[in-house]
Amino acid sequence: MDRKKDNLINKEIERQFNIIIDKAKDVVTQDELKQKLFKSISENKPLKIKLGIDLTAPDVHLGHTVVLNKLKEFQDLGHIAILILGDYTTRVGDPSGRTKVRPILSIEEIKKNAETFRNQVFRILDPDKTELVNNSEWLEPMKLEDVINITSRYTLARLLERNDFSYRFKNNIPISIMEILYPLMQAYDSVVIKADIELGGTDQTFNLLTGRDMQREFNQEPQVIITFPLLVGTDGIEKMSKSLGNYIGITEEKDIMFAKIMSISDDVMFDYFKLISNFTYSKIEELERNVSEGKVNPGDVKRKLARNIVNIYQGKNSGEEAERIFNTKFKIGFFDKELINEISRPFKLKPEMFKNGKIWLIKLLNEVGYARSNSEARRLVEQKGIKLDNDILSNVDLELGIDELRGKILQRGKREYIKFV
RNA sequence: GGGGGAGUUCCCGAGUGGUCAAAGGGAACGGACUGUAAAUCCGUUGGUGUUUACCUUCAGAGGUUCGAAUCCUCUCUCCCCCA
Repeated sequence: MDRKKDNLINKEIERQFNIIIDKAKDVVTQDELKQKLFKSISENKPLKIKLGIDLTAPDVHLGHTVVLNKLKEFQDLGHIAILILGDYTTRVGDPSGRTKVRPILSIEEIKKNAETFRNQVFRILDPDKTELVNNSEWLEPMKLEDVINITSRYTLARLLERNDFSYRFKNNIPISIMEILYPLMQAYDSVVIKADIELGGTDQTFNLLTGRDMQREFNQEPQVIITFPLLVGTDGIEKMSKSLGNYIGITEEKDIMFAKIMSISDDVMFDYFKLISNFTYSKIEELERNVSEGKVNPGDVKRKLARNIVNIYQGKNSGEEAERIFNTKFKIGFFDKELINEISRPFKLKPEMFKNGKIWLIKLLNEVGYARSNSEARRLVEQKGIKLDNDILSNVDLELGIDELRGKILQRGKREYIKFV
C-alpha cells in the first residue's frame, strides 16, 4: 500500500521535475529540487517560486518571456508564483554585467514602469495564482540597524568574486557602495518571502546564489536556483534588453513584431524557436535540418517562427494578418494601394496650411512630421525619399494644391505612409 | 588634505589662434542590393524659401585679439594619483 503511494509520488516528482528543468541552463541543485518537490507533493503544500523583476524599463519583451513562461508552468503545476517588483532595488540598479555605474531612475519613472509591467505581465501569468509584491514594502522601512544586520552577514571578498565587480575594481572603475548593496537587498527578498525556488536569467546567477547564502544566514532552507539562457536581441549579439534597443515587446503592433522577428539573423533564429515558440522540439529539429541541408528557404522558416510568436501574443490569426502587412510594407517594389490605404496614418489637411491654395512641399513635410526642419525636408526630397502615390517628388521648389493631395498617399522612405484626408 | 587631468555637434572622439559648422567612428535617415528592418555599397546628418551668403554651436560667465573650440580669469561638473 505504502509502496504504491511512494510510487505515485515518485512518478509525480519525475513529471514535475522534467517540466521544470526543460530549457533550464543550470539548477542548483537538482537533488535539492527533488527534495523540495517530494515534500511539496507528499505534504500537498505548494512551493513558493520567486521571480524578481527589474523596473528600469516598462515593457515586457520576448526576453522576459522565457522565464515568465516557466513561472506560468509552475503555476499550472499548482505552485505559487511570487513576482517581486523591484521598485526599491531599481533605485539602486543591478550592477550585473555593468562596466560602469548605472544612472539612477526617479521614483516616478519606476512607478510608471511598474504599472505598465503589471498590465503586460498578465498576458502570460495567471493573475489568480500570482502574488505580486513590491520590495519597497520591506526595504523602505528599514533602519540603518537592519541594514547593518544584513550587511554583517556578507563579505567584500565574496562580492569581489563577481566578474563585473572585480573587473571594475582592478581597472579603477568606480563601484558605488550602493551597488554593493544591490545583491544583498535582492537576496534579502528571498528571506522575506521564504522562497523555495528562484528563477532568473544566467546573468543573475550570482544574485540568486547570494539569496541562498542569505537564507542560510537567516536559518532558512536555501532556495533552489534555476537559471535560463538569455534570449539574444534583434542585433544577434547582446542579450535582449530595452536599454540596448534590441528588444521585441510583447505588446508591439503585430506587423512591427513580425518584422522585428524577420530581422533577426539566421544564426539565432533557432534559439528563438527553442526558447519562445510553441513548436515541439522534434519539429524544430526537422526545420533546423532542412535549413542546414538547403532544402528550404531560411526566410520561409523564419516566417513560420514570426507567425507563431505573433499568434501567441496578439491572438489567433494575427500572425497571418501581420505577415500580410509585412509583405506590403517591407517588400520592395510592392505597392498595394488598397492595403497601404488601410495601414497608413491619416492626416487631415487644413485650409490654413495653404497660401493662395498652395503649400510648399518642404513646408508640408514639416507639417506631417516627416522632417523637423526645412533643411531636413530638403535633404529627403533631394535624396528621392519622398513619394506621392508612388511617384517620386524630387523638385525642392514644388508647390501643391489641396486637391492634388486629398485622398493621396505620401510616403517617406520605404515604409512610412500618410494618407491625406 | 595635496597633486594632476578632462568637459566638443545625438553618442564616442580628433582638433591647441584664421583654411572650422568642426576629422574619424557609432547611431540615425535616404538610396542601391538582398529571402530578410541582416550584411555590403553609395549619399546625408546645426539652422534659414535669396544657400560660393547669413545666423547659432565646442560646460557656463567674462576678457585678450582684426579674428577663439583653440589664449587668459573666474564658476560649475566629472575623473585619476598620492596621503
